[in-house]
Amino acid sequence: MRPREFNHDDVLRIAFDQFWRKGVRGTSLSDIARDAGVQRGSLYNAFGSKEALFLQAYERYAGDYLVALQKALGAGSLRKRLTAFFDLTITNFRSGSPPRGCPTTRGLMELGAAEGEGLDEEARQAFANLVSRITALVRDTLSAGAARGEFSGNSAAAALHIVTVTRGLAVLERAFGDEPQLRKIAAHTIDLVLDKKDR
Amino acid sequence: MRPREFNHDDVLRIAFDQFWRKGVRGTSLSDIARDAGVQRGSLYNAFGSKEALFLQAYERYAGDYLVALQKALGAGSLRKRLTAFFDLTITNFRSGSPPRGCPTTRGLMELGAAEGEGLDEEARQAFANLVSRITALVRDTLSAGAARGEFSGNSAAAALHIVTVTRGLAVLERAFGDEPQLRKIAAHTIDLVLDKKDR
DNA sequence: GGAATATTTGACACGGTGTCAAAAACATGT
DNA sequence: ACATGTTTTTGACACCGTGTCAAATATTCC
Repeated sequence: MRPREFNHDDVLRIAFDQFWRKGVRGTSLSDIARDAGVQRGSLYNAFGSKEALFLQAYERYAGDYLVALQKALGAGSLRKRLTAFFDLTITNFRSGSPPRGCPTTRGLMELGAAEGEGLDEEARQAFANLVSRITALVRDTLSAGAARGEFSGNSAAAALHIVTVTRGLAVLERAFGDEPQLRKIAAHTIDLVLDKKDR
Repeated sequence: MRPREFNHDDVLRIAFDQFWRKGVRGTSLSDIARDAGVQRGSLYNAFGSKEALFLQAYERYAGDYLVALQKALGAGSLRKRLTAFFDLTITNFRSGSPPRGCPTTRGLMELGAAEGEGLDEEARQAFANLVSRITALVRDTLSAGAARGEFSGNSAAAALHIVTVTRGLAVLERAFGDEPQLRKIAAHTIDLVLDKKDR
């Protein structure tokens, strides 16, 4: 066998970076190939299609992201955990390599991918999967908080609410790019869920 | 002058329909031209570019949508108004012409449009504009409700929260397509904002 | 060294965007 | 009625991106 002349993971990282910055439909395999110093055909040979390449890059990202969220949700009072959760979520919207005005939010990249006819059912499912897993993390955190008397209410409903807000924040970030306001909304959400009186 | 052989508004409606169903990047001007019985070149002559055509179609939609929202927010108790608001929002995700499995949610179409490098700054702004106007409508409704003693709290913050949730719902709809769950989240949000005790 | 195997490479077909000049259709003034 | 000017239509073109394919290439194993 002839060995690969490029590193599989390197390409995934480079590809994700491009997808993130320019959107899935906005980046061509030629772009990625150029950046990675690889021939375009090699990418097709190794990954099959742009869609498949995106899916692999996305899975990689989702895994890292979930680990980070788990860590954020794992220490301190319930309020601190939720605050850390929102912080990480909002930071993640823009964190990464490119400092330039990058138009695509990480948290919504999947939507750019899932625009085609229905071929990208897998992308939709991968995204749904990540949302489900995040929701489960938040739900467990709320349940644990409830057991310690820091929360009274429906953990499942509240978790879904919180995750919905984070997705909404991603959309607003995309539209306004106003991070301070996002943090206000996040704080307000925490207050609502934790039943703070002076809201 | 030679007169147009097609109706400007008809084309806008047909174009919006296609953009909605297949996403902005997923529909070609050839598709729209075929559907409208117009030559592709004529569209370029009349609108300039796909982006410009989308913007016009979107503005048209946004106007109609705002009117409908205003109506939904204008009658009954504050709870009824907010319920009608969420109902309309969720219904709008899928309402329209095509009954087939249409992958793109109306509420997020703009994101598909705003994926490019930065050329589509106008699309981003049009979307931000709609969000702002919706937020203002909700804020005013909450303020009016507060004046009647149906709500106590920060109207601006609550309105932003509510609109954030609707954007999040649009994302979830896209990912799961589970409408009953969306309605549950909406009801939960209303309860949170209106400070219902048994949540 | 030779065979088997996987990767690389370049060419190709196809479709979408956007541009352009020539042809066509109408309104107007004479 | 006819010529003129203006705008739309039409078809051709260049360019770029996706995806496929066969030939060339590099490596491992026997």
